[in-house]
Amino acid sequence: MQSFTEENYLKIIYHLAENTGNVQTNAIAEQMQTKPASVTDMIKKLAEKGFVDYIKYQGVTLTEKGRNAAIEIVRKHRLWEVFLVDKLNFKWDEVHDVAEELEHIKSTALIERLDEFLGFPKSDPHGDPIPDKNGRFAKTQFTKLIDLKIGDQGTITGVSQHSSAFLKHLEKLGLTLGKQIEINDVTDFDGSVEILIAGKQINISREVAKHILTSSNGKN
Amino acid sequence: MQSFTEENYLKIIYHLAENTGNVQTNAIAEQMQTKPASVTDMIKKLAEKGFVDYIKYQGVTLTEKGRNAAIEIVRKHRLWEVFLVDKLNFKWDEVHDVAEELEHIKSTALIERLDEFLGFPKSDPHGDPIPDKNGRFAKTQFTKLIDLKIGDQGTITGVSQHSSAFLKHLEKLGLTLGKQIEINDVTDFDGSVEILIAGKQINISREVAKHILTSSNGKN
DNA sequence: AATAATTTTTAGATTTACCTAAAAATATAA
DNA sequence: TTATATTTTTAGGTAAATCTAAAAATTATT
Repeated sequence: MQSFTEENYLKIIYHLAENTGNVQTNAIAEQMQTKPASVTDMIKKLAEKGFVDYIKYQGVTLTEKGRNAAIEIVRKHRLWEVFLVDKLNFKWDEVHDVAEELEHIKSTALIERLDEFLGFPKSDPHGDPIPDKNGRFAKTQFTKLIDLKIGDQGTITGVSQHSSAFLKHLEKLGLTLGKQIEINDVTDFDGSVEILIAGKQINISREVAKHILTSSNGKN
Repeated sequence: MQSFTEENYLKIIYHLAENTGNVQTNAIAEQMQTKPASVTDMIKKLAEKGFVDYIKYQGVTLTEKGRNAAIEIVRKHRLWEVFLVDKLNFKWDEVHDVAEELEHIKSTALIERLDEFLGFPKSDPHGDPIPDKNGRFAKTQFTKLIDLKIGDQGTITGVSQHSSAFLKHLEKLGLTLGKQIEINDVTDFDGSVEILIAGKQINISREVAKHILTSSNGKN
């Protein structure tokens, strides 16, 4: 199969392609914490192996084969996160780095049995959907908290940032998955948002609001 | 810390040193499925890093630091094997290769919580002792089945060979951990052993008998 | 003890993933 | 539309772990 490094490239290209279409060399370099020249080398290799389509100076897109490989890695990553939180009592801000390693263990039997052991979970501790063994998963519908209007209600269903610092901050504010919130006000001065959560009113920065995903129930 | 490959060298040197004292280049090469020249290179590196004592042409021994590192890897390997068998319903002949990968995941928190989740097991599915988090474990007392005398009774407590083929064979013969056996006869012709197990008499080859470990209760 | 056989090491290459520095292509601005 | 800035690629090189072939040291044999 693919090497550890190739797998990381595929995963990162996959995530970058979720947002933009064509994925650029510099964007990959930044995510991989490496230099653009190294990315060019690796892209050529991945293209030769049929994982990506590549036109010089135009960036890359995943092939069917590349996307399948990437989704398999995402599936492993998210299942291991569930294991760490549900079975080993890790907090949601502690699992990312360990899952980054576990996702590269190569055994189909292992991941299928892990899936079963966990009860075939549909989403991970951050609310991200877990692909099934055929790579299928529901495209999650969400509205960023920052895009809700005054008076809107919603439930927190995910986050778009997995850093420990961010997640710990949310935890402290009580902004965890499943919580009901309502938008009370948006501050003109700094764009911060006043929300009502568990009967209490709190203020969150625009930066935080951008990375909280909700399923909005629409107007109050 | 150490690389994946360095860890494998340390583990193999540790296991080879259990039997013999000084570990030889060729022996390591065979276990690592590599060439002696490559082993010499790696040994020099491990010596520089303080994991082994090395005198040219004389083989290597682990330093305190090297032994501790090796024991930590063995601990991880055996805990993961318990996880695979106890929680994911793997058979004892299916776990070795996956555990070879899992043992290299670098997270102290992970392994400590896994240990707790499994109930601090003292031995793995093959009967090998699991070092605790301080690297301590009871030196197991055992007698090889081949060394038992006619009339001796014993309990199967381990195996000294982890290949899937060997373990499947034992499974088929009913020779699993915890089973009581008694030596009925030893065949002059080929050294095969007649044993009584679960009321039935079976014949096992000398080669099989060499790799079954027992706690003998002495004479009948 | 000299010769033969074995084991181990050295020397010089190879591969993978990375690097820096400079050149080439593309995009942006005057 | 030429000049400037940005992005991407090429060229040449490095470190880790491996290799083959040949040399050196050790061990075994006669």
